[in-house]
Amino acid sequence: MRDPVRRAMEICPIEVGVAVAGGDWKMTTVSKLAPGPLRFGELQREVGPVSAKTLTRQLRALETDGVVIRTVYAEVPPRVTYELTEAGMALADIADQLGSWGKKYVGDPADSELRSG
Amino acid sequence: MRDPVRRAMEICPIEVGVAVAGGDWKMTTVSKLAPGPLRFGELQREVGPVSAKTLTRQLRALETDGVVIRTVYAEVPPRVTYELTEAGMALADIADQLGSWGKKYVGDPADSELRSG
DNA sequence: CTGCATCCATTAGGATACTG
DNA sequence: CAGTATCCTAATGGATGCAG
Repeated sequence: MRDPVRRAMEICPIEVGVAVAGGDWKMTTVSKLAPGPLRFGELQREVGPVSAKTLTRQLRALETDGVVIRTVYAEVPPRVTYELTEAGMALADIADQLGSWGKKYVGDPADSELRSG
Repeated sequence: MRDPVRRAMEICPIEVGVAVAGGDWKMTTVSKLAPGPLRFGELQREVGPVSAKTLTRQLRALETDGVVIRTVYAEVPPRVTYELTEAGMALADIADQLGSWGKKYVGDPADSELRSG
């Protein structure tokens, strides 16, 4: 388990979630993996303008935290797939709800009123 | 609207949510405000070991993004309260779900199995 | 009480070039 | 194809001290 997560455990469950799923691209990554396993390259294209380095690091963190499973196939050319654990699927639900919230936040015509009170 | 949010709008709704609600303490802050308005000091005690500076900045960002409303009372000693907008209340629901996820993530005895697949 | 100013250490994340 | 190595900048968040 990563240190930020361990520290968050001392504080509150919400911060645990933030420690695991916070940071750019993680929530989107988990959401994109919800329908099924994807290869690294596919995932990178789906997620958006994320650098390979950053996506790799986020995936490694998610793997360490038990959210995704990384599978390496001994083939040429190399193939690596990522899929969600059960915890990851539960997180994907929340990611999608955050997406719904974001969609409404951006697009709702009543937004100005919504945001001012 | 803050730049990170504007940038996220070009990408995907989930990243909009992350841009608005990501970062330490923001989700917890929103959750603590769900029952009703709180003063700055009350909020700081409720949220946890967050510095005044950081909490202030997060609250300003949340205010700019239309998630909380900041009210200053012309009194001595000064009194400032924070309360959620409608968008903030919707976000609080998601924060609580993330908290439930984190609680299960931390406490579920089947965690090791859950996290390994 | 609220919260700004300043300084500081750590981290996040992108760009580029390179490897098995 | 799926990364890793290196360098870089900007942002994050805490500590302390001061102010209205």
